Amino acid sequence: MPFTLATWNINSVRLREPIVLKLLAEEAPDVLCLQECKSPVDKIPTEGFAALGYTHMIARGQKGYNGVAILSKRPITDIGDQDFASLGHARHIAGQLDNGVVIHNFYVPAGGDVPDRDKNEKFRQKLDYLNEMRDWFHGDRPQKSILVGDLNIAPREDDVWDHKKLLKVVSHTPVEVEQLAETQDAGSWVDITRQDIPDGRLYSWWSYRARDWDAADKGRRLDHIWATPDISNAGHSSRILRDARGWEKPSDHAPVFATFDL
DNA sequence: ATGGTAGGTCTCCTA
Repeated sequence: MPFTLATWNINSVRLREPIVLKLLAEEAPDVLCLQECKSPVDKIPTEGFAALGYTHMIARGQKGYNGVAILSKRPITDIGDQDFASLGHARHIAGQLDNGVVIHNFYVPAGGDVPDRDKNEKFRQKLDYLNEMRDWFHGDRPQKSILVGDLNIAPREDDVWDHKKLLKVVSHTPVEVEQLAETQDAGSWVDITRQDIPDGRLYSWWSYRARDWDAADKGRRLDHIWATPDISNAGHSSRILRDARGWEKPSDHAPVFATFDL
């Protein structure tokens, strides 16, 4: 049975409960992976989600920062989390659907402003986090798995509004792009979004700081859906719901979708 | 070269 999955950095699930409900009501993905919930798990407002059929949730949370959750219409089993780079942050959760598919939901550290691991601890932590992701997937090769989330890296030239201008901007530096590629290779992950939409500019994030985000369109593709090769051919119908960036009290990220015939 | 906006929360940190 095909299922549709979406990933969305929500930037406070409590403040943006109304637009989460809007997305669930209008788009009805089977599974919605959220990042930056900025909430302890017991304070996530689950009642409205359940009323729309999302009766299953697995999550990790902390006060004020980070936080990841998976809402599902179908049963999903919590199969644990990883604390890469030993940050003590709620940045990962894994679940297994009733069809056996494993879903990894990640919120990779943003990395601060200065792209220098010696001068910026946050950048070092981001690279360490990706290193440990790579080593983990290399040691325990994933199968029948999907990896989604805000990876905070836009790897391709057409994943950013201006490749040359962003070469020294955290999220598009060569060292980050290389680290992301190593992580992807370690799990033999296939970029489903780019498998479906191989050509042209594609963004999932637009800064709050732009005067007119839509007209300026200075976006980056920071949010990703990957799958292992044994199920990558089942993936299709990828899209980014740009409209959501213009909703009332929006997140600075738009949701990314893919459907899997499994 | 700079500062622009947003959310959470203990007055500034993070994105």
